[in-house]
Amino acid sequence: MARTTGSKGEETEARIRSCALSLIADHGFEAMSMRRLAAAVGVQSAALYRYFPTKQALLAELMTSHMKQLLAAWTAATPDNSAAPLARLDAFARFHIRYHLARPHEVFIAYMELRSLSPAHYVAVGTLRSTYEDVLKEILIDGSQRGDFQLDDIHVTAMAMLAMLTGVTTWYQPGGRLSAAEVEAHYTALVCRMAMTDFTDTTELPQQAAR
Amino acid sequence: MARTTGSKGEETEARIRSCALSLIADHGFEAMSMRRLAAAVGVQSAALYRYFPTKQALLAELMTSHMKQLLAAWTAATPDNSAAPLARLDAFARFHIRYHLARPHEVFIAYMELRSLSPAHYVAVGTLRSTYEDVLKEILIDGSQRGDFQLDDIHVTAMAMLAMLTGVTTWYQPGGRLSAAEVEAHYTALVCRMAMTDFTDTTELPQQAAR
Amino acid sequence: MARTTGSKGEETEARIRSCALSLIADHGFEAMSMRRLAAAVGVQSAALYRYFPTKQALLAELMTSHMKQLLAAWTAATPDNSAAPLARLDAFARFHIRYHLARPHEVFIAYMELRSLSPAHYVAVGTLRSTYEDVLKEILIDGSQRGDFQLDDIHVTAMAMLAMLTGVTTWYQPGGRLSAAEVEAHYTALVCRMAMTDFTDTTELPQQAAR
Amino acid sequence: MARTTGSKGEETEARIRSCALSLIADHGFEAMSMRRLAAAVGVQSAALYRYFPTKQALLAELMTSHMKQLLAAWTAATPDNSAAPLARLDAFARFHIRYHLARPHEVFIAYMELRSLSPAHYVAVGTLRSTYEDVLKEILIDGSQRGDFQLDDIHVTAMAMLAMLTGVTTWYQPGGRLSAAEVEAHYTALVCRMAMTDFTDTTELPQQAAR
DNA sequence: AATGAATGAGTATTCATTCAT
DNA sequence: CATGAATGAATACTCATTCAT
Repeated sequence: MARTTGSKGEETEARIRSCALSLIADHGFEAMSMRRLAAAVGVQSAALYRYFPTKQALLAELMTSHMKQLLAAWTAATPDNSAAPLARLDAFARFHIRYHLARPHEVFIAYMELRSLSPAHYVAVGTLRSTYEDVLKEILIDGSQRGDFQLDDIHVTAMAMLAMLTGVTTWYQPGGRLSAAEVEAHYTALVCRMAMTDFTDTTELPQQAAR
Repeated sequence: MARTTGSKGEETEARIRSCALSLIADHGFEAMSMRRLAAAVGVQSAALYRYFPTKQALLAELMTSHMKQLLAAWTAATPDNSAAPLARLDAFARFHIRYHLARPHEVFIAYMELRSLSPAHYVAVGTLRSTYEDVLKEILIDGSQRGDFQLDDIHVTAMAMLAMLTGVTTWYQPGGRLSAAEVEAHYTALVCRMAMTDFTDTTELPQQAAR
Repeated sequence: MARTTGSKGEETEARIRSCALSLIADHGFEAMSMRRLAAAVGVQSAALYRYFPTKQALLAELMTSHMKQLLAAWTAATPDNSAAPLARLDAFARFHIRYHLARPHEVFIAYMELRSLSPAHYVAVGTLRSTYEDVLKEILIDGSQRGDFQLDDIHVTAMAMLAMLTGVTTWYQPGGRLSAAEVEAHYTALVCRMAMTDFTDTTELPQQAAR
Repeated sequence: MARTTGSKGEETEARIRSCALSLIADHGFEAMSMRRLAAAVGVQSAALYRYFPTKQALLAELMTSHMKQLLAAWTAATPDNSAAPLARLDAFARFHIRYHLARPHEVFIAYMELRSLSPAHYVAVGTLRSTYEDVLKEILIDGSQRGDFQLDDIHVTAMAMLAMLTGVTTWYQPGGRLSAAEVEAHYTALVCRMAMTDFTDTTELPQQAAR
């Protein structure tokens, strides 16, 4: 009977990844020490270096693999690029909310620890991020061109939508007043409103100084 | 009259505050060392401790004083609570965007470093934050009651709006394609759309799993 | 069998212990810095923390292990509890003097650094100390009951004897006028005199105020 | 009316001295910081330096003035150098115990902080100490020469007596089982026994190893 | 595949002391 | 007589990382 090659090592690496996600999400990347990570994994710190050459490489790997999985999940989940823009926007919003609420650690890290990346890794992750942002922007552009959406500025609208959707992780608690499905529905409705309405702000407010 | 009018000390404290804001915003609170802060101020690290007893106290002071100034600025800027809900919402959005874009460091820290606060300070800052969130919620409630707004859920809408508005700091760069005024106008319009539209999502999408 | 038999580590720990004893005895616990200890051991300060989690833990370990060894040495050295009280007192005095003169560092620390112990460790060491004091008190009680000794107060006598015997370490220098054996004989004689004599102070001095 | 010159300063100096005695006795000289001392006195640390040029000078002053006062108190208290040796020994023991129990802080410091003195101050205090030890030794020599005392070794006996008497401060608590007067009586009796008895240790114990 | 031992640079904080006022 | 501001060196302790085994 053949050996289940490397099974021990693979399991250790998986444990390192998941413990690192928890610890970074809870305390931040800088505040997570390799010692504490090793202790959480149940291993000596030296052992971590068999799997990730540096602490920075560990972070980069967690972030890039998260971004790649996010993109892959979107591709897998939504084959129909020819659907109506509103249906596509609705699908994107629902996907984003669900994916975020299901992986709070990865998502939180991907948004909060960009600053901890080395320049090279920052660029790599930034590229993947832009690719994901482009998914939304393409939907918005399509909708604008077809006349389904009425948008002042594609970039601003996309950034606003993403910040809004991602922000759900800062306050949502499972078991609270609202179910995940309800939250998803509310946010999706808001996103669609942002794209469709022909509302124009007609107020002529005196532009008071913010300070 | 042995006083030196303390002018030297006051100036030093002001420099500590502003350097700390920059460093924390750039590298995170945990990653900012008191040594580097002292170097930025142009002083020995020991001197910092004449002004703030601990690193944690420094963070707490920066965050609470920011929140208090934010609330005071809103109170000062917007006396008219009897205006129409839409006008009030418009004013709030413009205020929020302006205040944020003018103080990117304070704002970023106030949102990102909550986790670095000790429990006691966390509660104090959290209370101030809720007070600010309530400003928006009251506008939304008022608008809903008067029938000007059509909202699925006050809390969700408020959190979504705040995350969206605050998110501007993550991408806006002065001197870029858009002026601060343009960005303010775009975001304000989006906020108003979120509140007013009678749009309802009529798509009957198959609820695909996000994973 | 990836063990290096730990021989290196054991040796390092032993060196830490002995260097710490010297340094604490010479300069006091508070005045001994971990850096200087590391330098004496020939190691980086960080290495000390592989063996003792804190400076306080190091002190506690040195003191408790000393007290335990002292008790074990007494038990091993003096099996005969049924001997005559005077013989037992003589044996105790000789044992105490010898043990002290052979381990001046440990003994000095055990008596001088009680105040540097944390409350919990203080209690632990205090208990061991009482156990040792009880050894002497039992001899004195036995002698009193048999009528061999004439004592005003067991506790006072025991404390006086111990302070006297232990005090030898504050002035005795090997290679001086007296050999260790002579010192031992002198002190032992004094202790026996304190227990046996039927002398009573008959002076009727005017009790002059000490100040 | 003339100014009560320097009255403020004298009071401050007195407070510095007494606070320093407490703090050093409680935590040790090294562990007492000038900052804490200043706080206890109710003054800024810089003010301390108007009275004592360095921390070391403060310790030296406290210790030498204590030794000088001890010697002066003995001289004042005991004019009669022609009394019988036993009466003089009794007087010395009673004086020593009383003086110690009345000034636990000074006494404790004088014995415990010798090691914290700089070489020069160490010599100065050591000289004063020897002078005090000589008081006792002269009594013992006188008694030996007159045949009232039977002593194996003057130096050993004197050191043993002093360690024994001084040791009272390590366990005596006012308000405990024994009054200060009782403790004084017990210790004095023990000292006199040590000098007078013609007891000789006749035990022929096998000289067991202490370890 | 993992360990035990160690390093050298770093952490926040405290120290005794100085000095212009 | 005393202060407020500051220093430079030290404190105990932790860090990411290395390496022989």
